[in-house]
Amino acid sequence: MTCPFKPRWERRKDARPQELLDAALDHFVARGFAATRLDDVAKSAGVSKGTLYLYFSSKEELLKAVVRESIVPLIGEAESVIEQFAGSSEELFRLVMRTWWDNVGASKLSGLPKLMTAEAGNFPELARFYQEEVVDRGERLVATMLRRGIERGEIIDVDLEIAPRVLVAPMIMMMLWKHSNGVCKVEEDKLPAHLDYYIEMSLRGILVPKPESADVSRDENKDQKKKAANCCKT
Amino acid sequence: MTCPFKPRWERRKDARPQELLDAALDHFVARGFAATRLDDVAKSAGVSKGTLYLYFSSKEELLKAVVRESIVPLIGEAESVIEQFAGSSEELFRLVMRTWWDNVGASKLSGLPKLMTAEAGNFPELARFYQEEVVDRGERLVATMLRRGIERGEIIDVDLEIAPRVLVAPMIMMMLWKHSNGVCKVEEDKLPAHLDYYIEMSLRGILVPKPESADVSRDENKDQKKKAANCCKT
Amino acid sequence: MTCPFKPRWERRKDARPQELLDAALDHFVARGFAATRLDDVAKSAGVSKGTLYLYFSSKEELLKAVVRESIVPLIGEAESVIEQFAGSSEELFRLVMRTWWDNVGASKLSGLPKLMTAEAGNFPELARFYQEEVVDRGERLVATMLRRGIERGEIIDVDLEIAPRVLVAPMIMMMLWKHSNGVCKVEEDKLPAHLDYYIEMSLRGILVPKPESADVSRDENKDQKKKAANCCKT
Amino acid sequence: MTCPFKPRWERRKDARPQELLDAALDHFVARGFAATRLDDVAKSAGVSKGTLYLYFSSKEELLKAVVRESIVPLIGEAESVIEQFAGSSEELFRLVMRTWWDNVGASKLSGLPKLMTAEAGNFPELARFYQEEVVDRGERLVATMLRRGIERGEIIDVDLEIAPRVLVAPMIMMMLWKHSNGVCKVEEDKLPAHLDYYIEMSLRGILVPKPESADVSRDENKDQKKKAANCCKT
DNA sequence: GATGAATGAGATTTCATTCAT
DNA sequence: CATGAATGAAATCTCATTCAT
Repeated sequence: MTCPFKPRWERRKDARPQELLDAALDHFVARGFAATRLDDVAKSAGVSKGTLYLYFSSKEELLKAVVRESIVPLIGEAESVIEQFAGSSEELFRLVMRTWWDNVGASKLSGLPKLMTAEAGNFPELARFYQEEVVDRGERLVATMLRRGIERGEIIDVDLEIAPRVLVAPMIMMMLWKHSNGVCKVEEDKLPAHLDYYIEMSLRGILVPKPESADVSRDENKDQKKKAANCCKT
Repeated sequence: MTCPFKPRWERRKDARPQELLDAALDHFVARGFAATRLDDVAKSAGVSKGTLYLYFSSKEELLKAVVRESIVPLIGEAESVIEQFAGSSEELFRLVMRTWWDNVGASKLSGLPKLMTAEAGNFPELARFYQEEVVDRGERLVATMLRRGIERGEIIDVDLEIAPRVLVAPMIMMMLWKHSNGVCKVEEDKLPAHLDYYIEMSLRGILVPKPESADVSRDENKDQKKKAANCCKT
Repeated sequence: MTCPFKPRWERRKDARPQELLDAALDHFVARGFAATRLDDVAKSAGVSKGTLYLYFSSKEELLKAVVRESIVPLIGEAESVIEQFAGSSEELFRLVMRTWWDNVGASKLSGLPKLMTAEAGNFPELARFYQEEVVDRGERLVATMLRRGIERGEIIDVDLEIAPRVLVAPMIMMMLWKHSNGVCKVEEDKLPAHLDYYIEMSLRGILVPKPESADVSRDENKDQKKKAANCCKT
Repeated sequence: MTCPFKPRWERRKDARPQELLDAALDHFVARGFAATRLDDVAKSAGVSKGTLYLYFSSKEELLKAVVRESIVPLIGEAESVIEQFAGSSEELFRLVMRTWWDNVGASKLSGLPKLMTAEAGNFPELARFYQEEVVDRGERLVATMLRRGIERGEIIDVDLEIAPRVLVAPMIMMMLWKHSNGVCKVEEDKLPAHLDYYIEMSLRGILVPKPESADVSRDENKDQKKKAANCCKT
């Protein structure tokens, strides 16, 4: 009770207020890590700057928490969609991409790619974490979908390392556009049209052409497989 | 006749600005605007901190100069390629995309998209400039190419506002990958393969399917295969 | 009951600004604006450099606040003295000038004229503010006093624009002397004698000569001389 | 002739260009010592910054030279005027004050008091020099004039230490006004009227009242009043 | 002699972090 | 638990001074 024996409160609350993370994500995405002031984050969350330190031991830890907590719900849903799906690859591709957009692209989580793009160089450890937990899992997910389509004869024989990245690129770009004020400013309400166009164009790029003559189709298919394989050996 | 002792400064005043811009671009791309220390930029350019201020009146002006000076050589070449070209849309698409990659994607200018993505929010005026002088011109360029193909009956009837963005997205992403250490770390030497794949997939997404017999189809197919293989050796 | 260990900061937020302004006035007067280091101001006030910025957003704002806050008590008292006074102009002049000296000249506010003289050129806006709120009001105050005396037939018909300035000049100079170390170094303890002499000489310069006989006039003259001599012994 | 034995030019030119001192005085007076940039001084003088250092080894030395070179012609003339004068004290006082104003107050040398007032605290050595060579000599000069008048029975028996300071104060203030933009902004063309008023008022403050009859005295008084009034219309 | 590009110490200003309350 | 005043390290920016030409 006397002064020198004052109890300190060192514990960190386990239930980190989602409000703090939300506010931090907003500011980090809008201004970048270095240009974000904790004062502003605190104000956005309606708390004092000191309170931030009750939950996060430093600005960097706050960033890590933002990224870690954000991705937990990111990937899981899409993975389970693929496992359970029974229809055609075309339908599956549409479903996965639209679900992803609805869950991620249309939410504030769409700011994550911009954040990681900008800060990867400054936080290698965090970048590695993000790559393993988000990027790699995302690519594997698309690869799984493609492999399933190839095995079912619905998708041409693409390189399963490269194709997912290229296929996913426009989706990522759409998220970047949302958060790059003024750089390729795409109106919010036009993004669904972009999504549609992107999906259809991508499907034309990977689907086995509809069965005019089955034989020809399959031959052509095999050739293409070889071609892609050659390219990838480079 | 000349003094044998090396003078402390041996570079000319007219060489300085570009050296400073080069160093600044490197640091801005690697760390972002706010996290870049002018001390480091100066050191990279082999001058003192104060010297930077002989050429650029503030850190922000340095950033603006970096962006402005970088884009001058960016767009012009591609525009003239399209104007002068006489061949098929397929060949033109390949030529434009490869030229772009060789001139921009493979150079340090490939860092610009990352820089602008990260800093657009903090420098709206600069962002607008970049959009008008780079993004809009780039999109117009691709739209011109598509319109030409549509008129020649070689390219399907795509939306000339949306398609360019989606088509260009993977190219932009490839540049971002180059500079996002650890986020979707694509090995430098695999990028050409990605470029090949991206080009072929995109072509399948926009070209009018060849209405010919299977034989012809196979011939054309073989050609393409060879060409792609060659490209990968680049 | 209270903690026996002294807390690192024991002053309240509401006491701080005035302490900072006091310290700042001292340094600004002693060294001028540009030569004053905020480090030193902070140290004089017993706080860290950063604390200054909690209360004043820049060095210039600090200067403005110093001037603005200093003059509030400057003029008011003298104005009310004049309004309420019922005696002769001679007595009023003595009263006003002595009150002014006691309240301003003898306090640290006496540094203001030096500060404004030195910095007016660099801060035109502040200079205008000072002129309107201090100089003009001061001159009007003296003009009011003179007009009253003229109307009562006690003061000769002086120009009410020029006379106040000339009359007040020695008072201002006395304040400048106090703060101009080494330039016309007048010992602090001699200033009252200067004040006496200044008042009597000024009165001789503006009062209507007593309409008595020449002899009496000379007697009165002698008395005044003695008085001045007495004052100087103060 | 070889590199290590390069002759250096260490000498300082004795004939220090008056242009440099003029430019420096202007800037020092306008902005103060610390806020004056040597770049600007050099530019005003039409030379490069480096050239300044051929003549003055540092900014402080430049200031000292400005002050030292400025005062040489300041005092001498007035001293010789007093020695040679044969007329009344009243005429002498008028002559000295007007000569001083014409030679100093109306020239750019009028900036010196402001400069020294502002910088005395930062350059004690220079301040002492200025006091001894300018202030003290000036006060002695006025004291000599007063003593002469007292001995001739024309001036009342004033304190010869205090009176000169008070008498000279308005003259100094007029110089300060000229260079304190916005603080007691007196229009340049009104200064002669101030000078007239100051001289007449001061004379009334120190002259032995004319030993004539009361009537005559009042007449003379009226004349003086008119004169002052006339002067003010100038 | 004169130049002006270059320097680097030192100033202002910002802001993550601490800690008494 | 929460606060916010205080801190001080580190950044940007300035400018007196130097020196090869």
